[in-house]
Amino acid sequence: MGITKTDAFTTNQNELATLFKAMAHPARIAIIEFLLQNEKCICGDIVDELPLAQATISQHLKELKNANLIKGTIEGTAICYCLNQEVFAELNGKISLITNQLITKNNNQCC
Amino acid sequence: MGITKTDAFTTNQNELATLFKAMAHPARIAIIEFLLQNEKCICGDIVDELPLAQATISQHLKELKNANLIKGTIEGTAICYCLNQEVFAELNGKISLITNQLITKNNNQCC
DNA sequence: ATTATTAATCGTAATATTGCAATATATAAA
DNA sequence: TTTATATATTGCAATATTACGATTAATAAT
Repeated sequence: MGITKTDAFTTNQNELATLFKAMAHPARIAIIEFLLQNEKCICGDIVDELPLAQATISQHLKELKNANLIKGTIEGTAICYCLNQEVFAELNGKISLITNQLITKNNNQCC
Repeated sequence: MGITKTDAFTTNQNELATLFKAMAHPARIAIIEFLLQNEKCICGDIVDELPLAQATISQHLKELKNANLIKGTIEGTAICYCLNQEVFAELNGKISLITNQLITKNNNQCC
């Protein structure tokens, strides 16, 4: 029905899926990479950098902010965005856990 | 338009986004965790394990297979699924790269 | 006070996703 | 051969996502 049966899954499963969903768009990956490359966190420059309308970028930023992957502070008329280290570290930890488990007991490799 | 401007982004950005999208659903996380926990790769047991219809599980498995996150081999009438170590390792590497870059030069932490 | 500038929000169209019942396919067992 | 078992596919309905133009809100500059 286009609606996810959220309550059928664990909190951890839902949270992880939400994080992945937030990163599941090339524009949002591009925004993350842009914020990663720029020492000072630039704001509206993302709009100049990507071939998408301002409204679209704003929407993508909102999704990243909702997922806590980025933070934003107001600087006059502009808004300064940057990546949220903690959440990235957390995500990295969860994927590492899965990957390491997979490599450790590689009896799973039966196909 | 609900359609992603794929050609506006790099191959790497699109590939990474595709991987994330494949994992951006709690049911698919649950399937991954289930395959991780079971030494021998079980097939239709996923249907018994999750509160979703067989058709829905089959669809989720298809998406995971398309993203190369799982492999499947036919065993009589059953199909044996298991996680694809290499792709998980690759994904893990990419996220680690981002996270490490972020931690190394934590001047990004301006918000 | 008026006029830029910057970013968020609203409204809307096009398309994608989720979920399931029903059906199809393909092998195993009888 | 018929029947059971396991999984995939089809066809839909409900909802979500993507994208953008137009507008709004809020601060800065004049």
